[in-house]
Amino acid sequence: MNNFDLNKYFLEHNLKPTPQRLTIAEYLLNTTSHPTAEEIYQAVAKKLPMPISLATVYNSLDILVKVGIIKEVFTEPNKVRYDKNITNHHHFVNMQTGEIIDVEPYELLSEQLVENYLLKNPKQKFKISNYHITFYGELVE
Amino acid sequence: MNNFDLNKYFLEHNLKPTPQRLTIAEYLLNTTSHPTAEEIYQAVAKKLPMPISLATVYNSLDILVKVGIIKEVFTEPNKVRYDKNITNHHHFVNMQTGEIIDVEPYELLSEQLVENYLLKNPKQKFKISNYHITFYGELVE
DNA sequence: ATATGATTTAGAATTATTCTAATTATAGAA
DNA sequence: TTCTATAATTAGAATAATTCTAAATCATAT
Repeated sequence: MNNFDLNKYFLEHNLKPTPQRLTIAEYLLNTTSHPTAEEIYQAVAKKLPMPISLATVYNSLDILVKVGIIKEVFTEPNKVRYDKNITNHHHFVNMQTGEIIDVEPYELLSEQLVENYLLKNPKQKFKISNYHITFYGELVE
Repeated sequence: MNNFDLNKYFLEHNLKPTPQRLTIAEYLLNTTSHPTAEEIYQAVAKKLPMPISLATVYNSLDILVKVGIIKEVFTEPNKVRYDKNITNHHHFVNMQTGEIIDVEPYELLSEQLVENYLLKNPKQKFKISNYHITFYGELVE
């Protein structure tokens, strides 16, 4: 998704495409990492001609999550990370570096998985709307 | 696991079985909920004859996690919860109430799941040591 | 030009957690 | 037992991430 699309996307979702919001969204859409609000603040502050405040970063991120252009990721204690990948997917956490890598979902398995949990827990009937897998491990060459 | 076992367990793991630690561990082992440190602090303060400080709760929880008698759960932003269930298992988050319910693992599926991710991501070779699934949804009767 | 409402801002407040340095408790040696 | 070394606990300060507040600024429609 490039800058032009972004502008359009904002308007379609009744969000004012302010420089701050656009720059934050653009930054997220152009990284494969999963930055924290603080990291986004640092990066975006360098790009913008005007100063930006942390509060704006938090506000903007909340809005972008709400309209569904980004997602929050919880893999560590007391740290929220943001993810441009809004497709249904999962995460691998490299326990040596802390790096978080997107992993593709496997739809066939998804169905089995959800059905299995429904069967396995007959006392409580879950209506599962989505799920997220966090894998922990290390990378080997 | 009852109180007597707990005492023994502590000694076996070279942990002094202090009243604070025992009460914290006992509280966790007797709940099916997934309390925060603050909730544990409140509950344990009522049970103990002497005062207890929050720092002790945090210290004790860290130690209990380290020796493997409890686990940390990250399902919400900026909140760590603790779980007595140290068997490999997953969580269902009731999106209406915030309640967290343990769900059993399904070992056959586990193998498939891990293998699938290895296949699906050929560029980076993961060595997966464990994984955790968070289901989101609601309970229906 | 101007009013209205939305957005952004700096900084204060809040929440969860960790740190610090002093005090207290515990287990083993005398 | 009493003593001693070490470990555990404490209150409160410090820190980190986030949210709140109220004022200032901006964009847009009149």
